[in-house]
Amino acid sequence: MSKKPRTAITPTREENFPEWYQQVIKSADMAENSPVRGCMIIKPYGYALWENMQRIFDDMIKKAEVKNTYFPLLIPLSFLAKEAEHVDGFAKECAVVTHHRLEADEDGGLKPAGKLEEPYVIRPTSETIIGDAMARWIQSYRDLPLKLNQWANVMRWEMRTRLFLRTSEFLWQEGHNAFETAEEAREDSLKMLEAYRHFAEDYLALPVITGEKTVDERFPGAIATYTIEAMMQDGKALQAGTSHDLGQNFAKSIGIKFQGRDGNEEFAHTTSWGISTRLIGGMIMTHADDDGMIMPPKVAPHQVVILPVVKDDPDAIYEHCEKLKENLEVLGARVYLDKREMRTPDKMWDAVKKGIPLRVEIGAREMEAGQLTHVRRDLGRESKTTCAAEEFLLNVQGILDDIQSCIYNKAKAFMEERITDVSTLDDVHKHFADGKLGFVRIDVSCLEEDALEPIMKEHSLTTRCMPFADDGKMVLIGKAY
RNA sequence: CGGAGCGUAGCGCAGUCUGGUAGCGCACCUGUUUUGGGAACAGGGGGUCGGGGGUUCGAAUCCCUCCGCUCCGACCA
Repeated sequence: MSKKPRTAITPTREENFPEWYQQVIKSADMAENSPVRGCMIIKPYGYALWENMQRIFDDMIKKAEVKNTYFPLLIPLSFLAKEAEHVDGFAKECAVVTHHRLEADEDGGLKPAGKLEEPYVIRPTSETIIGDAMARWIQSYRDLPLKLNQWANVMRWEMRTRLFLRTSEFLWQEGHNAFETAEEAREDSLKMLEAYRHFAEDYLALPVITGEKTVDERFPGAIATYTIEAMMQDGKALQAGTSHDLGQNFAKSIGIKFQGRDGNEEFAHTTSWGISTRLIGGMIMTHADDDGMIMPPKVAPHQVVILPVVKDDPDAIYEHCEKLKENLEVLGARVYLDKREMRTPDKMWDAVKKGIPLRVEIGAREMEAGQLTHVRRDLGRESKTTCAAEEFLLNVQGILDDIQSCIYNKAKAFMEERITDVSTLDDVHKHFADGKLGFVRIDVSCLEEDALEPIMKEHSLTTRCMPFADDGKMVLIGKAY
């Protein structure tokens, strides 16, 4: 009887983390691979999650007086070429549109025709085309600040892709702000990073470390890149959001000029900032367990699933559950009443794998007694509670809040336990050579040492960030996605 | 883009070495009995074996060539 308990996901995290990750997505029915290489199909349940994330973050940036816009998918090649570092950074991963027509070929197929005079690239990011518009829209300091955002898809031709974490096409928001002074731009990039921290920690329950990227990890063309770094359950880092202080680099190369208060012509100071569908991958690798996804209540597509335990007379139970659903919705909860013609255990496991935070079960006995049974996804069977329906309605919001903070605290403890302070490069080497997980924290001066590079290479490490908490005196090093 | 593995029913796989009628488990459909925790029995549907080309009387199987996926590296949100 040494048989281990059956898990809903095989393999388990311990057995094979990357494969487990794929299976969680498949089992939760969030996304799948598409016929197009490296591009995913986000399925309804996964997209509902993204929509919740979008809505919340969109509200946040509107409060910061950012206006939404939409810019073209295609960017003239010459635009991208304007900022030298930017080209270097993105050239290798650009998809290029060279033709605008198809015509029949000799074999009865189709071939591209109508060669374009100037090719377009499919946007890998939009600094250049938005900058071009800003250059026309901004004349005087009175036009500043100008804060624009777009929710869009971008394409980066990736060598190796993984659903949500790294796909050739992905969805994101990209914010692009322009300011009169360097100080305002710097403050803005920090402010948007703080918005990301707030969003990640307080809505997605993802504990993050805020900090500045080292020079070699900077966005191409930026003078500073700030990041929120999260730690996955395998101890690897995930860059979960970034904001960039672009200084005057883009303004100078694109020509974003304005007449200043003293009448002289000046270049604007710009920032850009983005978060993407990658955050979904981050939530999976942070919260999910060997039974599948665990959704943070604040963004969960369904916060509560109601499972009617049907015997002889389904109609009576269904009607009873419909009423409960309405009562919960009045309280603001997102509720799914599962009336599918399936066996109850199958529905239960489906809810488990989808990570619905709270499961409610109602059978004939409970209906008679005005009771219900509820189970928390994060705590499992142990948390099974039977109580009066009225009592549940009073408590439901509190339970959801508790799930939200429990999964956050669990992830935070996990991360903190796996950040190790070390004092020498030799310690760094030993840490990872011993197969230990997580990040090491070491004095930034180590970045100057020649001995660093071989160690980083040997263990495939990268610098994650110089945490604000350490005033930029320390640097975190770890493996990363 | 280098190295390794893989592609056969919706999913997971066997069959490939040694060419000879397309298989298994789960899922699905029908029926019966079940139902507070991944049901049982019976019957049934579903595949140009990733695409193209070649060798052969005959190819999932051998050869060539594309395409895709996974893992490890390099690159990156």
